[in-house]
Amino acid sequence: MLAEERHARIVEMVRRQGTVTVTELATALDISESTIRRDLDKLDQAHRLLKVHGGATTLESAHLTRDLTLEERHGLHAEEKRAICAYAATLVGPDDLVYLDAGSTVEELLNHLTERAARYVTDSVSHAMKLAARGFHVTVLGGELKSATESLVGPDTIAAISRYHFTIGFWGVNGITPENGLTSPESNEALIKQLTMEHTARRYVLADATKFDNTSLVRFDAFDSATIVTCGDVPEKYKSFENVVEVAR
Amino acid sequence: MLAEERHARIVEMVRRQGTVTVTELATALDISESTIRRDLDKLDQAHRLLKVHGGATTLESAHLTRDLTLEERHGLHAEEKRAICAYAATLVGPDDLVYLDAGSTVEELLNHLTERAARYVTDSVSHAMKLAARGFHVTVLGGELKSATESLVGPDTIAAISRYHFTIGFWGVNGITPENGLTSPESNEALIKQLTMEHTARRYVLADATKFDNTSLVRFDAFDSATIVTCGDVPEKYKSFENVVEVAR
DNA sequence: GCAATTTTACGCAATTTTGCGCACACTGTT
DNA sequence: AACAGTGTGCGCAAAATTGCGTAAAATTGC
Repeated sequence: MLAEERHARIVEMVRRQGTVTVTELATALDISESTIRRDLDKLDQAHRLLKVHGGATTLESAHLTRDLTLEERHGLHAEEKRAICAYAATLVGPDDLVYLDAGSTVEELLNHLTERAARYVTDSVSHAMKLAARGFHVTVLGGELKSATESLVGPDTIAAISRYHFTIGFWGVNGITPENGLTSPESNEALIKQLTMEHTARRYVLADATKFDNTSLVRFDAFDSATIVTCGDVPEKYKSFENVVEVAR
Repeated sequence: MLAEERHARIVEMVRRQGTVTVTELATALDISESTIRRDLDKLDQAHRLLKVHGGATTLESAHLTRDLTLEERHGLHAEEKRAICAYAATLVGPDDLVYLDAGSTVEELLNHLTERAARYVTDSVSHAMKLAARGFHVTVLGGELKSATESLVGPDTIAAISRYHFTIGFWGVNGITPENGLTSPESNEALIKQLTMEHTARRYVLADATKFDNTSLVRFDAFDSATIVTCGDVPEKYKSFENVVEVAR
C-alpha cells in the first residue's frame, strides 16, 4: 500500500469516527504500529489530525475542550447526527447527481460520504471546499455569499438551480410538524431549499428527534414531500408515518 | 505503444483508483518500471498527477499532505506583492462592480481593500469567504471547484460570467512578454481569465517583476490589453510601455 | 504515592524504491 | 551507409521505508 493512500485512509477513519487508537488503525490497515505512529506524526505536523496519547482525533474535537458556546451546538446531538448521516451516506450511488444543503447537519454528512463517482452540488462554499479537498467532484452554485451561514443566496443562485435536475438531495431543517410541514428560520434560505427540492427526484431531510413538534418561521415544503431520516427519542405519533425512517443510534 | 498513449492510460488509472503503485502500472501496461518512473516524472512536472514514493496519486488527494508548495509560493516576493496590492486597492471606487481573479497575488489584494460600498465578484471560494467574513458584499461565480487552486471552472462559471459587466477587475498572471502576451499554466483557468477580461471595463494585471520575460503554457490576452501593475527589478525594456505601472517598494 | 500496564521513542536490519549509467533499438537526415 | 537524437530496458549502488525489539515515558489503578 502506498504511503499516501495510508495517510488518506487514516484521515478518513479519524474523520468518520472522531477518534481512533493506534491499535485500531494498525489492525484495520494491517500495518505495524510503528508505521502508524510515524504516519500520525506526519499527519499531525501537516495539521490533518491531532495526535494524542494512544491514537489521534480530529482537529475539531480538540476545539471542543476550549470552545463551549460555538461547539456546543456542534456537539449537541452529535451521536444522533452521526447515525443519521452514516445511514444517509449509503443512499448515494455512483450515477447520482447529489444536492447538498448548507448547514451543520449536512456538514456531518460530508464526513460519511464515500461515493467518489457521484457528482455533488451545493450552495455552501465551506462544504464545497471540504469535499474538493477530499477529491470529490463538487460544483458550487453561484450567488451572493452571506457570511453568517456561509451559504449562497440571490438571483444567481436561483438561476443556477434552475439548470439542474438532481437525482438525490439532502437537507437540514429546523422544525417539523405534520400541519406546518418543514420550516426554516430564514426566508432566503427557505426559498433556496424549496427550489432545490423541486429540482430533486429523491428527497431526504436529515433531522434529529428534537426537530419534531417545532415550527420555525418560514415553511419550505410539506411534511410528506421528503423522506425524513431521524434518530433518538422520536415522538410516537411520528413513527407511524411512512416517510419517517428511524435509524439506530 | 506510443508514449502519449501510455501517459493517457497512466493518468486514467490514477484518476480511477486515486492511487497506483509503479509495480501496478508496469504490470498493467507491460512496460518496465524504469519507463513508468520516467513517465511519472514528466506527468508530475506537467501537473497531471503527483508522484509519491512508490507510485503516484491524483493532485486532489495529495493537496492535503504537502502544504510546502502553497506556503512556498505564499512567502515569495511578499514585499513586492504588498506594494502592488496597496496601490491597486486605491483604484476601487464606491460604485464599482469589481472582479477578483483567483490566485495568491489577488489574495494579498484582499488585505488592502477598504471600499465597502463596492460590490465584489470572484471565482475563488476562499477569497469570497475572506471578504464575506470582513463584511464586504461578495458574489461567487458558480462552477466546478478545483481543490488545487480553490477556483471555479466549467460551463457554469462561463455562464455566470456572461451575465456580468464589471467596471474594474484584477488578475494574477504567470508569464508576461510583449510577443506572447499574458500567459497562465492551466487552460481552464486561462479561459476564465480571458472571459472575465472581456467583460471588464478597466483591467489590471498584478505582477511582481519576476513574471516579465516568462511565458507560461496558455495565453489569455495580449500584452497591451490590461494595465500591468508591478514592483521590483523590472527589466528596462518594459518600463517604456504606457500600460506598465511601476510602484515603489 | 507507587507499582503495573500501556504507550512511545529510538536503534537496527530487511526490504523496497529510486536515480543513474550504459547498451540497444528505432527514426529521420545527410 | 553513417549519423545524431530519442526512447526503452537492465543492473547496481544510494536512499527511503518498514517492522521489530527494547528502554524510556506516560497513563492508569489501587
